[in-house]
Amino acid sequence: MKKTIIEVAKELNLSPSTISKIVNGKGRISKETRARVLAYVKESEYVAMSSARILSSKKSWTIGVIYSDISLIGFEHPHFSRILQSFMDEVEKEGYEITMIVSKIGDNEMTYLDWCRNKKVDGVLIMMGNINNPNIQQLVSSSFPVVSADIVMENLLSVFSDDFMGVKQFIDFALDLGFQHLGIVTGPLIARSFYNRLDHFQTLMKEYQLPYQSSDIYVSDGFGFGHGFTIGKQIAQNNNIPEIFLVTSDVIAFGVIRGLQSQGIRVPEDVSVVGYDDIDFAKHYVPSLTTIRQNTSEIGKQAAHHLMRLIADPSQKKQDIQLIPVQLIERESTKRKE
Amino acid sequence: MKKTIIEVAKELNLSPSTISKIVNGKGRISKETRARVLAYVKESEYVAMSSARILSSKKSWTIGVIYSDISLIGFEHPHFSRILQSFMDEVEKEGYEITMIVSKIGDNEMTYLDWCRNKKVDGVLIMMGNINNPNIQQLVSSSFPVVSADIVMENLLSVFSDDFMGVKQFIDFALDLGFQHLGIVTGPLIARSFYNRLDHFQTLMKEYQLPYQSSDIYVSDGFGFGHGFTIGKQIAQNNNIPEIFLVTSDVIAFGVIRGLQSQGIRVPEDVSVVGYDDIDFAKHYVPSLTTIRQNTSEIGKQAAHHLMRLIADPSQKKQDIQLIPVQLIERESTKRKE
DNA sequence: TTGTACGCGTTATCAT
DNA sequence: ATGATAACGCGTACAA
Repeated sequence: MKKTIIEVAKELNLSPSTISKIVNGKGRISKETRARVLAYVKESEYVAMSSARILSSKKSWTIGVIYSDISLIGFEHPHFSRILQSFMDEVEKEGYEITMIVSKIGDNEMTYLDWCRNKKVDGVLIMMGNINNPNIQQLVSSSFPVVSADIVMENLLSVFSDDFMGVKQFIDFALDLGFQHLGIVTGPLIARSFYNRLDHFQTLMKEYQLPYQSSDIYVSDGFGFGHGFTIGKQIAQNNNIPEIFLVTSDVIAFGVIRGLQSQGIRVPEDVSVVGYDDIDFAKHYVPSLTTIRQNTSEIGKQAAHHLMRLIADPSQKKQDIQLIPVQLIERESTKRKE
Repeated sequence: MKKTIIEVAKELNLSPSTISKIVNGKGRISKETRARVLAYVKESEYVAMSSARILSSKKSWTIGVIYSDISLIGFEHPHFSRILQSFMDEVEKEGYEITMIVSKIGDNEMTYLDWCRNKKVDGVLIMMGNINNPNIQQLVSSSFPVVSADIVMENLLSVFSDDFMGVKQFIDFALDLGFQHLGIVTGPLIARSFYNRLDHFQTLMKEYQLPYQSSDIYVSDGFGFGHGFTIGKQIAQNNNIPEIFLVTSDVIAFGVIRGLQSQGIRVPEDVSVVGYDDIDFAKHYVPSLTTIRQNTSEIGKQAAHHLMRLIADPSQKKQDIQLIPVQLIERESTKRKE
C-alpha cells in the first residue's frame, strides 16, 4: 500500500531524515546515496503525505483561489475561467496545486485570512473581489502573498488588461471610421474593470476634445445578456443616439445589439457596436462582433509568476499593477460611416 | 494570532481532548461544559488546523475533482463548469471543500489513486474521464468513493442526463414536424455522451422502423464550433441531405448551422437542426436553437448527494446509473414541413 | 555524511 | 464526564 518515509528508510538502510533531505534537496549528501535514494523513490513512487508534510513544514504547495466574492456566476464566466485555467497550468509546473477558498468550514464562518492560515496556503489569487468587503481588505493588508486578476488595492499586486489602451483603441478606431458621436455601455461599477473603462472613456474623450453628454453613457445593472438587452431598448428611446458604442463586455454587447434590433435599429447599419473580451462566440454572432480582445492566458500566466515570486520573498509585497496589452479585432458589428 | 486547541483548553481549564470532542460532537460531555466551550469557540473563532486534523483523523473533508482527463478544455466548457458549480454548492453545505486533482506533485508523476491517498481525500468526482486510462480504471476499481458525471464503468456510480429520453424526444419531435428523413451529428466517440446518443439514435430508428443510412450519420473529431463548421460543409456535399439533424452538442450545432449556410443551405428553411445542452447562447443565436436541455444543476446536486452517501458508507459502492430527465426546447432552428 | 530526537496540532484510546 | 498519553508522518536542529 502507501509507504511512509520510515519504511523507505528502512528498506534502504538509511534514516528517515536522510531520505527527507534528499527528496527535498536540502543538506549535504553523498552523490551515491543521493542517486540510490532517488532511484528507489522513483520506482517505488514514494511521495510524502500531504498533511504530514504541511503540518511539519512551512510550505503547503497550495494556492488558494477566491472566485466568487463578487458575483455568483462562478465558473461559468468565460473570461475568468480562462484566466484560471492558464494560472493553474502555470503554477502546476512548479508543483503547486490550487484550492477554492470558501468562507465557511463546516458550520464555522471564517474570514479569508483565517482560512488561509488554517489551510496554510502559500499564496492567494483573487480572481474576483469586492474591494469593500472587509474580509478582502483584511487579507490584502496582511503580509500574505496575494495577487489579483481583477481588483486594485493598496498593497496588492494586480494583473489585468490595459484598459486605457483598449478604450483608446476604440476611440481611435471610431474616429478612423469617421464617427464623431461616441457612446459607452458599461456593467455594474462595483466591478473594477467596468468602472475603469468608463473612467478612461471620459478622460480620453476630454483629451481628444470630443463632446459627449450623460445620455451617451449607460450602466447596466448586471453582467448578463438580459441586462444588455434592457439597455439596448433603452438606447433606442434616446432621440440622439451615438453612432458607435463601446460595450465593455461581449456578453452585454450581444444583449445590447438584440435590444437595439428589437426596436428596429440595425447594427451596424444604424449603430456600430464594439465589445470587450473576445469570447469564443464573438466571431460567431450575427453580426460577428468587433471587440477588444483580452489576452487571458497571458494574464493567468503573469499572475502565476508574480505570485510565485511573492511566495519566494513575501517582503516584496507592495502595490503594483501589471497591464497586459489588448487588441482590437474588427468584425461585422462596426461599419465605416458613409 | 491563530490559537491552537491547547491554548483554548488552557484558557478554559480543560484538556485538549475535551475541546476536541465537543467541537467534533463526539463522546459524552456535560451540558454546561459543552455550552461553555462552544460559546468560547464561537467568539474566539477557533478552527482546527486543517493539516493536523487530517493527519490524525480519517476524514479530510475534502473531495477531489478530476476535470481534464479527457480534453484540455478544462473550465471553459459550460456544461461541465455548471455541473461543478452546483456540485460545489451542494457539498459545501455539508462542510466539504473541493480540490482539483492533478497527476503530478512537483516532479513526481502519480496515479489518481496515489494522489487520493496522499491527500486523503474523502471521495472523488470524475467530471470527465477516459475509460481507457489505466489511472481512471485503477481508481474506480479501488474501494475509494467515486461518482462520475460522465463516464460509465463497472463499480462506478454515474449521474448524467437521460440521453435515451433526449434522443427519443428528438425523434418524436421530428416526426411530429412531418419529417421522415432524420440525421445525426455527434462528437468524438471517445466521450461517453456522444457515443451513447449515437447508439440510442440507431436503436430507436430501428425500433421506429425509420430507414437511415451511413450518410445520415456524421462524427466530428472535436468539441468545438470549428469542428461543427467542417461537418456542416461536408453535409452540404451530400446529395440526399436529411431533413432534420440532431447535433449532440450546442456548440457543434452552431458550427454545423454556419457550415451549412456557408454552402447556401438555409436553416431552418432547407434543413432543421436540434442541438443538445441548451447552453446560454442557444437562445441568442441566429437562428435561436431548438435543443435538448440538460438539467446541469440537478446533475451536480445528485452527484454530490450520492458521493456523500458513499463516503458515509463506502461498502455501498457498486455500479449504478442515475439518469436525469431532459427537456426539448423548441426555437427557431426547426420548422414544420410544409 | 548520516542519524537521533523532538515538535508540528490534532484525534483516539484508555484510564480515571 | 473528563483527562493523560500515544499515535499520525514528516522536517529539522543538533549530535555523532
